[in-house]
Order: sequence, then C-alpha cells, then structure tokens
Amino acid sequence: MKENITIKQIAQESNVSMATVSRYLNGTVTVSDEKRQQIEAVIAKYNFTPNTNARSLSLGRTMTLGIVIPDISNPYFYSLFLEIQKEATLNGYTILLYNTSFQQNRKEPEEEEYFQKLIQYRVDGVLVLGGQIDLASPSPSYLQALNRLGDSLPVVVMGHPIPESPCHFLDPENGSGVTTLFHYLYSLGHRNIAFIGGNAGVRITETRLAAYKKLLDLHRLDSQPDLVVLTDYYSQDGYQAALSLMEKSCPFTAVIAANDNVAIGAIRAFGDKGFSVPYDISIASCDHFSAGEYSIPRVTGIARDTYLLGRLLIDTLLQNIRGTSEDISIDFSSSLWEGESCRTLGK
Amino acid sequence: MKENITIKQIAQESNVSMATVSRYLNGTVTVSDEKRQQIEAVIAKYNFTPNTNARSLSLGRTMTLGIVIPDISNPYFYSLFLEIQKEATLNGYTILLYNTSFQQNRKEPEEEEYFQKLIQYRVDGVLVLGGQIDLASPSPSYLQALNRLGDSLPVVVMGHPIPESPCHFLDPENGSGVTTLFHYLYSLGHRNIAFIGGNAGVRITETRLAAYKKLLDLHRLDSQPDLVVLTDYYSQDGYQAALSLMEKSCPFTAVIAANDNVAIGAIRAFGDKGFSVPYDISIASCDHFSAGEYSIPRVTGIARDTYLLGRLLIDTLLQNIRGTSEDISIDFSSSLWEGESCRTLGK
DNA sequence: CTGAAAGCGCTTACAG
DNA sequence: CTGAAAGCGCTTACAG
Repeated sequence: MKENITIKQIAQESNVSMATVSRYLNGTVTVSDEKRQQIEAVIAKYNFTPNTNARSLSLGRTMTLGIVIPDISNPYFYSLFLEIQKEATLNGYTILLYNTSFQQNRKEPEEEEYFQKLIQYRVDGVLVLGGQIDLASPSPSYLQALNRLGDSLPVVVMGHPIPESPCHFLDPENGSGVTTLFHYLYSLGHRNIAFIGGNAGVRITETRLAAYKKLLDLHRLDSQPDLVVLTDYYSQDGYQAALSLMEKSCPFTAVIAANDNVAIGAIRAFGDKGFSVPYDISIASCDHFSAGEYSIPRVTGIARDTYLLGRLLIDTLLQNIRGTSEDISIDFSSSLWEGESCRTLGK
Repeated sequence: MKENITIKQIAQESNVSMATVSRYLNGTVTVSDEKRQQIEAVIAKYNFTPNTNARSLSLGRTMTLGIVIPDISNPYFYSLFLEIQKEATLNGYTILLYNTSFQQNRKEPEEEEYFQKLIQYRVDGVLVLGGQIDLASPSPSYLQALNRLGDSLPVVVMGHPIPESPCHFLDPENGSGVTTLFHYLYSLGHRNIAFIGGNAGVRITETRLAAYKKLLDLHRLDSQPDLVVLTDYYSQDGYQAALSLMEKSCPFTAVIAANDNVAIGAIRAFGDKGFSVPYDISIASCDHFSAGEYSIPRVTGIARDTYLLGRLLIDTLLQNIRGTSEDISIDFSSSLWEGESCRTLGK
C-alpha cells in the first residue's frame, strides 16, 4: 500500500509553494507554464491524489449527498435511486447511502441514528425517501430527529409534510389510484372487490383504504371487513393475503393489490388453489412495476413516472443547496397500464 | 439553517480545554464528573455534532467504505448490497455507493473515474462488485485504474483474479450451474436445448457457453448456433431472445436461461406465441432469484447463497482494513431449486 | 484528570 | 503570477 503524497511534498519537489500547487489543481488561477510543467511532472511521478477530506474541511462543503431509503430492493425505490444517483453524479456529488430496511412493526432507531451520522459527515444535503415519515403518525422522537436534521442541512423529504418543519416536502402520494382502479373494475361488472397489501398505520394505505371504503359507499355496496387484508409490499405478502382471502368465505370476483409484487404473489396463490386470473378473479395493482409487464397474466395497474419524480427530488435538493429554492408542486399524473389481469364479469 | 458549533466553542463556554471536550466525546479517558456535566450541558444547549471530516483528517481514517456496483436494481447485486450494508453499519462504517450502470457495449470511463474519486475521498476500503472486471478481457486502462486503486487502499474485488494485482479477489463464478441444468434437462429426455441471455464478451457467459458446448459434445449432440441467443440480463432480454429463437426454424424443447429474469421474459414470449411452459417448452435458469418463486410457472434454477457471499465479501474487506487478512476461499455450493418450468419430454 | 500546542492536508485573502 | 501564513475542526503525545 503506497502512502499518499501531500500537496506540501509536491510543492517542495517542484520548487513552488503549496498555494501554487493548490491553484494548479483547482484551476482557479492561471499558473505559469514553467511551474505548471514541474508540478505536473511531480504529480505524475507520485500519482498524487488530493485529499478531499482536507479540502472539505477548509471549504466547508463535502460534495456528498445523503440518501436515506427504506428498501433499495423495492422497484419503486431503486428506480428513484437510479435517477437521483445519475443527476447527483452529473453535478459532481457522491452519495452516502443509508438503507434502513424500515419496517412498520419493527422498532428501529436506525433512521434517527442515520440522520445524526449525516450531520456528522457534513453532507451538503439529504434526501429522505419514505420510511417512518410514511406512517400515519410518526413518533415524536423521529420528528425531532428529522427537524434537527433539517435545522443543520438542506433536506428534502418525499412524504407528507410536517407542519413547521425546516425540511422541504414533496408528496407524491396519490390516493386517486384506487379510485381509477375501482371505477375500472366496477365498469367491468365487478361488485365484490377485495383490497390487499400495504401495512396498516402507513399513511398511503390508510388513504387508499379510505378511498376504497368511500367508493363502496357511493356505489351502495356493502363493506366487507373480510375482503380487506393488509400486509407488506412483497410477493410473499400478496401470496399470504390471497390465501387468507380464500380461507374466509366471503365471495369476491376482483382484487385491488397495493402493487405489482403483491398482485403477482396473489395470482400465484390463486393459481395454486386452482383459480385462474383473470377468468375466475380479476386483479389490479395500485403501483405498476416493470415486473407486471412480464408476468402471466400481465398485471393491470396504475403507472407512475418514477424517473420524473426522482429527478424532481434531486433537482429540488440541489436548488436548496444552491439557495435558489422555489417551491414548485407539479402534478404527477398517473395512468392506467392495461395488462391482462382483469376481465368483464360473466362474459 | 443553524450554524454548527465547534469543539472550541464548547470548550470555552464550559471552561475546559478542547482536549477535554474531545476526550469526553470519544470516551478515551475518563473526565471528571464536574467537567463532564458542564460539557454535557453546553453540548445539549447547542445540539453540538462533531465534524467527522476534521476527525478523519487528523485520524487518517474516514470510517467510510466505497462500493462500486454495476446495477443495484439487479436482484443478485442488491441482495449482496443489503448484506454488505448491514455488516458495514454494524461495524460503524458508512457506505459511499457508486452505481455504474455498467453495460458491455457502452464505453464508460465511469468506473475508472469512480475509482479515482474513492481515492480522493480516502475511504477506508473498497468493494468492487463486478463491472468491467467481468469482461473476458478488461481494458488496459481499466486494469491500470484498478491497480492504482489497490495500491492506495484495501480493495476486494468480486471477480476473476488479475495476476500481480494489489487487489484481493473473490471469484464466485460458477460455470457448473450449466452442467447441473444440462444434466437435469437431459435426464428429462431433452436433446434440443437452447441457451439464452448473458452478454457475449462477459466471462461468465463465455464460461457457461463453453460448458454448454462441451456437454453437447460429450452427449454427442449437434451444436446449433441458432439455439444460442446472447443478450442482456433482464426480462425484456429474455423476451426478445425467445422471440428470436422462435423465428429461427431450429427445433428445441428446452431452454437454459442466464437468470430468472431472462427466464420469466422468455416464458412470457412463448406464452404470447401460444406455447406453454413447461408443456411445450421446458426452461431452467442459471441464477435463481426470488422472482422465480412467484411466477407462473415457478422457474427451476440454480440457487446461490447471495447473503453468505455478501458476508464473505464484507468480512474479507474488513479483515484487510484491519490487516488481519487471511486468504480463505470457500466453495459456494449451489443447489437446484425445483420449480415447475421443466417437465419430462413426451410424457 | 487536564491543558497548551502541534499536526492532519488542504484553501485563500493578503501582500507583493 | 506567486508565496507566507492563517485557518478549517478535530486528536493526541507531552508535560504537568
């Protein structure tokens, strides 16, 4: 392991001052040809790489961005992440990533610890993509930690705004997905519609559930508690939820799933019990992923433009860092992606 | 945005020296009760958070680890990542993540730039998970950059060893997967077996292809160039590859796919053309993901223990950092996960 | 147990 | 265009 050379040694060996080497490296001021060549020679000789740490210390910025994300393995989050990382890199930033594996039912002080770490690392800005902020009621200690973070750094949070917080909020939550799906299934003749996936206590789940119940009400349909099974967001959860629906003896012909993973798991479970989608049961998803385009059947669901959302998030953060923040809120119109998982009832 | 207080100001306001504050913070030496209380009060008052940057500079280590990864959205890589991040966090490290979106056919100096950045950031160690190292012949400039990285920092590379490199290598490559799958399909009576997915020029693809051809040879079967379609690793690639197989008029009854995503895409394409898996065509995957457990049909494939591999990678890196490196190579035995995508021919 | 001081490796007014 | 020097915010021998 070769020791790293410092600017000081470069300066000595090329007979110039540290200041000149620094200026050469940063290109802030023109350096005379003669000195430049000497410096370049010595840098090449030792393969010198300046220490960003020291630079950050004297400059007061680190050119790093912190991202706190619940689950990088979730398609929704990694598509956001990929776009964010791309833009960040283009702007010269490096990303400190904290994957919190946040789960509703597990007590994790992790997020709060990570917020603290990000302050310690003096990142230039932070993006909080979901996590405890998604709960209907985040804990006081979490809110305090988040506010403290926002007090110290530019912070953009993807989630429901907290009043009086120093953070900036972008809320992509879209309860209307359920409305679209419900209308769609209703128009196909379905009247017994189940709802699966999504954790209780999570804001978006509560919003969707409220929409679901309201729609039942408006259509003068009975609300059947047995047709609602809340779980997590993965295929295995959809699988379990579907099994659970079948165990209860409440009839249904259609299912609204929290996302494509849940839908795919449910389809698999129905299949295992001898029911076919869409012939026996129709299913639609609140959150369309690319996985749903290759499944059998393809899953009909609400498609959101995650890339644009990711770009909006990082742009907003960069603007905050530069102090040119403008609070724009644009509408992320979602659209229905029609697969093959729904059919007209009785046809 | 509140300005960050420094140790110096804490020291002044609590009537002790900076040294004492520092010692209190690090718990290196016991500080008298009296002074401790004063310090604690002032720290609480200002919500002081020490600057890791300055700390790193004087300590000579940053408690950060760099990870260079081709595609975090790939299940193989994110399961590695999740395990690595978990262990890293437990050991107090924060991760700088560079997702290179590495693609074989796109010229990207990105990886080399990232190596350079990691040196600049003086991370304590680097994990390189695939990328250009996976090519059958990585470019000279890449190898030079990688060696330079290894010269400056402890580096663990997941990939085929480069002779005389200062980096440490862990090679999980397992060409035997193809052998297992081939034997399996052969034993079910299949004789016309296609091979799809995986980029040409990528080492593991070449290895698998070589194994595939050797097995054809050993079984005295004709090698049909039309039955080999190399593409990328995603569902859309499997879809295209399957379409391409069907267009050619070379008969086949079974397909070996590079991974579950490719297999799922292929199953979808066969379905779209009226062929059913496994009734008309059997398909098996070299790399089993959890997605293959919920697809219709479930995909039979080679399961690898990604979590253990991730743990081995991070453990090896941490040992290198601590200077207690021992070059263990353990065998990652893989096993056949039996889904429903293969059946006995003609039965 | 505690303080004064030097040092980590850069940057940047200030003066020439 | 260039240099000497102070400063960024911490840590840690050294001396008490």
